[in-house]
Amino acid sequence: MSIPAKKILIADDEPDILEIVSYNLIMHGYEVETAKDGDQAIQKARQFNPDLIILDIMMPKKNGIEVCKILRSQPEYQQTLIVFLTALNDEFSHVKGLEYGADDFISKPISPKIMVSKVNAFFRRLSKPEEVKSMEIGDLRIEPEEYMVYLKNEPISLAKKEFELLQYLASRPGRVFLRGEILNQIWGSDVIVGDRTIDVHIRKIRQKLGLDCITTVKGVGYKFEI
Amino acid sequence: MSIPAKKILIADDEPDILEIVSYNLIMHGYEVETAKDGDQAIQKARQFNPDLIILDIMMPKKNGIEVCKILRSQPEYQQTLIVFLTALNDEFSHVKGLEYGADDFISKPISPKIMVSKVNAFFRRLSKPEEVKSMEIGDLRIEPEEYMVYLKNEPISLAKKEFELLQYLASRPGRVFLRGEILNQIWGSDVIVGDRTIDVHIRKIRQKLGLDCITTVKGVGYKFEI
DNA sequence: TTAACGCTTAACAATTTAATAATCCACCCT
DNA sequence: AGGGTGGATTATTAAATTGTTAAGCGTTAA
Repeated sequence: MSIPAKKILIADDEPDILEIVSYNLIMHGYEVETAKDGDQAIQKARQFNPDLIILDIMMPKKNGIEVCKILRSQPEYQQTLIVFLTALNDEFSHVKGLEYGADDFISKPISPKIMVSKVNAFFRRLSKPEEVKSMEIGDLRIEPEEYMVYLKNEPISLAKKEFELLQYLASRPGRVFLRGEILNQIWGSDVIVGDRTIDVHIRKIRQKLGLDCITTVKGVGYKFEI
Repeated sequence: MSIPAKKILIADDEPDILEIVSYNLIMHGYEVETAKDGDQAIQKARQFNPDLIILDIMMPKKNGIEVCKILRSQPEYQQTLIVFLTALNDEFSHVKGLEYGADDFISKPISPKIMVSKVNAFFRRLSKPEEVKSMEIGDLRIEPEEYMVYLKNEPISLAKKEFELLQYLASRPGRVFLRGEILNQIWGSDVIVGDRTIDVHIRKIRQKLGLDCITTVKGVGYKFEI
């Protein structure tokens, strides 16, 4: 394997959690450093140069948000992924975190398995700049940067969810996407919406495009094809 | 093939909670067993073989962590999802739970709605993308990803059951599949349908393909061959 | 603040698929 | 040839899934 291991810095004041989580991340091929308070987090970030920083909100010395604020103010950390560990429903931290440039949040309590799968997801997301590539299938052109679709060069504007759904389906023409896959991808695994929601968005897309490019596979899902 | 309902075992010493939660889970299509203490949880786990076990921490006989420890020590429960019900901010239980292999935690008090959405999320996260490989037998190509069949490159769309049946038979050309095997595989062992049902689907496949590729072996079953 | 928009849901219609029942046919047997 | 057996076919009914419309609600824009 020639790809260098991703480096993760994780800061939390609870030693047991640090140990369990870092153990699991290491087992999955990541390089991990730990910090037990805010000051240490900043110091280790500088010497370790991580790809991802996981910060607990509540920490001695400096809390996670302060750490984030300090790091983000420096150019070399503009691109670094920073995610927070927050208590469930801690609205205040979410708001503050976003304000200072958090990339995501992980709710406590957190299991190692979920942590690993989230971390995998972050890096997957990062390493896929293809999501912002424009696509062209037949008369249809999808421009992620504009959130716009062109049919025979006529612009058609879709709402956010509509656009994402179309883009997702069109990412692999011909292949059937299961309803569950769609929910996972477009709505996320922790949001619960009914099945009709997908239908309605599909309908809106069909309607706006006026083009029969989404096929229903009953009992399975939907697929895009020209 | 219809997916068998996921089985959930929930253990809590509070009868009201058991009832409300299990009611809601059942309403969402899960199969639920309940236990009111640690010993019963272990016993029911053995006879019920659940996909997910929800354990309250505080229970008579054996507490949730002990139950988890005992189950995890046996190979057949290595893969089972185990989550704990914990009081908010119960760090000690979290750490202990993680140590003994908990997959996640749900904080009390819990609303049925959140419980259901969490449970959905668990299973979604678990469900791995099924391995699908396309097959090609003579002029016939079966594309599981598209839920499509091509005959001399002409696309033919089959209904869900038809497709699954054809795919199953074609998975081993020449071999005879007994009616019982087919029922088990395509319909599942818990669904009861008559023998004629298979005939009818076979007929539909023959009809749509217009190709004599399914041979009847009287008194035995069917086989696929070109 | 109002207006517009996007997302979700509910209710019901429409469609597709699955299952059953009834009938027909081919084959085997004595 | 006649009866029995298992399978094929067709028509019919039932069930499941999706499509459609409209309404509610929260958010954003004007």
